Amino acid sequence: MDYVKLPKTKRGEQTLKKICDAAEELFTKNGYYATEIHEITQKAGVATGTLYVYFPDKMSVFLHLMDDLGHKLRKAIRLAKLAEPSASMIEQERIAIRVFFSFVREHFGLFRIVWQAQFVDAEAFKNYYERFSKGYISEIVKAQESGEVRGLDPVLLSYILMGIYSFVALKHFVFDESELDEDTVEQLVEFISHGVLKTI
Amino acid sequence: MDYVKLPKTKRGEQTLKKICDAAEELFTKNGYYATEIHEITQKAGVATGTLYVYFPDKMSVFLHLMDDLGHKLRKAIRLAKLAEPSASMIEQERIAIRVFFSFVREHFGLFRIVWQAQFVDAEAFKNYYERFSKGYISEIVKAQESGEVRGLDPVLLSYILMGIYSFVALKHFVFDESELDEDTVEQLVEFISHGVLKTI
DNA sequence: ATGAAACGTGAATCAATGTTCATATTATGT
DNA sequence: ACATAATATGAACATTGATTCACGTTTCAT
Repeated sequence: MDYVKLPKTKRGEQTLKKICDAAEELFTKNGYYATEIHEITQKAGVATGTLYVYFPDKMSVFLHLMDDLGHKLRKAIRLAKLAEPSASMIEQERIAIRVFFSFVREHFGLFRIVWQAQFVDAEAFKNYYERFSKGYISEIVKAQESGEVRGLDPVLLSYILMGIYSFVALKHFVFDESELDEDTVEQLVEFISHGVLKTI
Repeated sequence: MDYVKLPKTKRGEQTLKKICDAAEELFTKNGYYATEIHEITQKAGVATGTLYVYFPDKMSVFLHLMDDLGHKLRKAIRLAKLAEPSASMIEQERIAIRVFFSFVREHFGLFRIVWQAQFVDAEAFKNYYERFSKGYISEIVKAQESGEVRGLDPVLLSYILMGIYSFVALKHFVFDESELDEDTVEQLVEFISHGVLKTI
């Protein structure tokens, strides 16, 4: 679980950060396999061997970034939801959508990194989504107990929601490089709330 | 657009098929980069150089498979829908869901192949989904004109639906290696129709 | 039947790249 | 200030794996 050897000095911290920033940028742009260690260290402004002071190998750099990004995203969503603890499930979901998309706008390489992971480390890939799913499920169950949400299978619903957000983000941030406006968030919330059919 | 040099004899056709089958299996299991030309030809029972009779390089094998699979999937869905031309949009969607999941069960490497493509050929990756999206949009617009479906943005809705199906398939066929039963299809249709909220 | 085109071969080539390591420099606690 | 640990270096190494190619074999139209 510890892909990285943490530095013990200020200088080391800065160096590690430079390496991680460079790696994120390059993995994001070119993917895991097309990114060379030499490129990462060059962009970071350090020598090739320096990377191996902190990471045992290339794959660990990748897995560390994935871990880190998933962690930060979950934390951001958790904090935003805590700020509005009494909101209904659908209101909490609106909050999560906003945080998710604003996070992804800044780190849109997250997707690309995560989806490439299925070939770098299939277990890590699965864990990434299962961890998100677990968090969702407990909220869904709560909302079902309170009578807000209908009795759909929570596991299924968690993957439905992750799928929606992932693909909408793919369209906006990867394919179109466009912004995701408030109207889109509104439509997402409406779809999740009431589906596609016109209410009679 | 032509990644493959088509054979002109019966023997050639068989050889190409053997190569494609082997490649699909290996790309599916191990991904693009971890699959060696040598492995593909060995599994196909031909010499290394034979692959280069049909493909200019490794990437072309990959892109050809992706093209082919996407083509077959769209065709399968199209045919299934045509068999029930008068059905409502939501009934047509139920049909598409069934066909999609049964296709994916057989070729579940499709996902993995397609998602890896974003690093092999970003344009091909985008085209893959945009082509599906286009098909959806015309149906959505029709269903909106007939008053069946509410006025959500068709582009957004097409990506929402693709996201749902992709992630549910990911969960079932890649993570759990479980079947996808009729009840799940029913819940998907219900969610797409009416969303998560309890109707009052 | 026959020759030209199509197909098949697999060892050799050659470029690419992750990783190591002996050595140098810098930081930190006492 | 000194010793020790931590950090940094980058040329050299070792491996890997896609691609080539000169030479056989098979197919098929005439």
